[in-house]
Amino acid sequence: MAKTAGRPPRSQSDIVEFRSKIAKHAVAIYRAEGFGAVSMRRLAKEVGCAPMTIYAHFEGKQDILRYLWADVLADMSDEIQEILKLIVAPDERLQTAAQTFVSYWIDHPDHFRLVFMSNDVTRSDVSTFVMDEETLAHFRVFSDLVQAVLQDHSNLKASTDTLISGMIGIAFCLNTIRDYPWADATMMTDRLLTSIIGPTKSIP
Amino acid sequence: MAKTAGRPPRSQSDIVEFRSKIAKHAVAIYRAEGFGAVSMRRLAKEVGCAPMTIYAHFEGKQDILRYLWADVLADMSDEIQEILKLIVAPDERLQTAAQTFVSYWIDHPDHFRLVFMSNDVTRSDVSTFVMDEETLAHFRVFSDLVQAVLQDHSNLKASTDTLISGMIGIAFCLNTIRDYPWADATMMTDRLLTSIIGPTKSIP
DNA sequence: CATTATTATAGCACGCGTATCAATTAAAAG
DNA sequence: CTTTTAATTGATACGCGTGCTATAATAATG
Repeated sequence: MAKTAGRPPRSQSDIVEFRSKIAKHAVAIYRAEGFGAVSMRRLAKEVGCAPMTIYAHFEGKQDILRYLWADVLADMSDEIQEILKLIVAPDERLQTAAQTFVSYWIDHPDHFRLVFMSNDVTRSDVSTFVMDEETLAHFRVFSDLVQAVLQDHSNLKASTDTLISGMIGIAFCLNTIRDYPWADATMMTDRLLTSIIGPTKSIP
Repeated sequence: MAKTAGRPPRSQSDIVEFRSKIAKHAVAIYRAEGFGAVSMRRLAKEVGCAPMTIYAHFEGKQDILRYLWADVLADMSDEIQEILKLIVAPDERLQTAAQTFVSYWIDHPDHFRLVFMSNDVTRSDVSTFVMDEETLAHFRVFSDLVQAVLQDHSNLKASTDTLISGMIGIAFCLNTIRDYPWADATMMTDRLLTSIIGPTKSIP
């Protein structure tokens, strides 16, 4: 079983290196000039390769944007963790985390758009998201927080998922449907929590 | 105060006529070939005018898509009204309407994308939606249904808005974040309703 | 008729995501 | 060295949303 002649395929490390180089520049552009500035042609110029070379390493733009999501999601997660340090009561922890989550996306509409709405219109697939382990972890936080509050663990998953999709829904609506006079986000989040942990008194 | 010379501005009826002509063709293209096929150039060809002429009558593509929303929203509303005919109990009416609403968007991902996710990426504004009276009415249905169930009307708005954004959130998440193993949509909707009308037994 | 105000058009431009394809370069084996 | 294979490049292309400009068509007034 001798090796075949000719140039060998890209080594695994080369692939990783190139991908992370692209990712690094993508994040830099996004941070400096926002979502609209991140384009394949621009990225290629920045990195110093032909636009089509990128397609040898990524499936498409969507595939690159995932690296930006990671960046944003980590930022959001940090914000939540930071606040949770100060709180011990399980129900207060859940409430605070939820409020912080919702606030984050309302305070950073560009981040929200990037993570949740950067679907490519030309593709027929609506699906935006591909969950890797790291991304999943950011959402599992809520599973843990809900678990700490719920006495009945039988429908932990349903509760958690309702909470997550509900929070995203609130952020989504306030971001995209601006004409509608939505109720206060904090109130809505509070009300949403009711379906999980029962009536609460809001945190001052 | 004599009229000035020269060709008079478009009459109001001319404007309306042209707009609805564009809208008609847009709906036709969308119905026949889906979201991706609706483009300004295509639309112009279909209607028989220069692409840029459309911009004299519409602010941009977004402005045209509103007519498609109206079409889809009416369809969804009809589906809800149809089912509600058979139900009298207020709480059951609310539950059924909510489940139908969520199901509609999950069963029609293309419609969901059109209505809720057709933002133009090049524009920096995330906002997609402009609510006209007609569109608002489709959402007010839920306000009425909630009102019929709630004894305490003091936080009717918060409850309704939480429900609406929650339902949209469920539809949104199931449509766009496909990798995540979401709980059953019916269960989540049920749980969401809990925050509004308290614990319910699900409808068989 | 001519004048004039308005709309409509064609043509070009920019940048976008993405695809194709021939030509070139790089790295290994013989 | 040459040969072989893979990676990269450049050019070109399509269609997209949208803007600009110069020109033509239109419909009223005087």
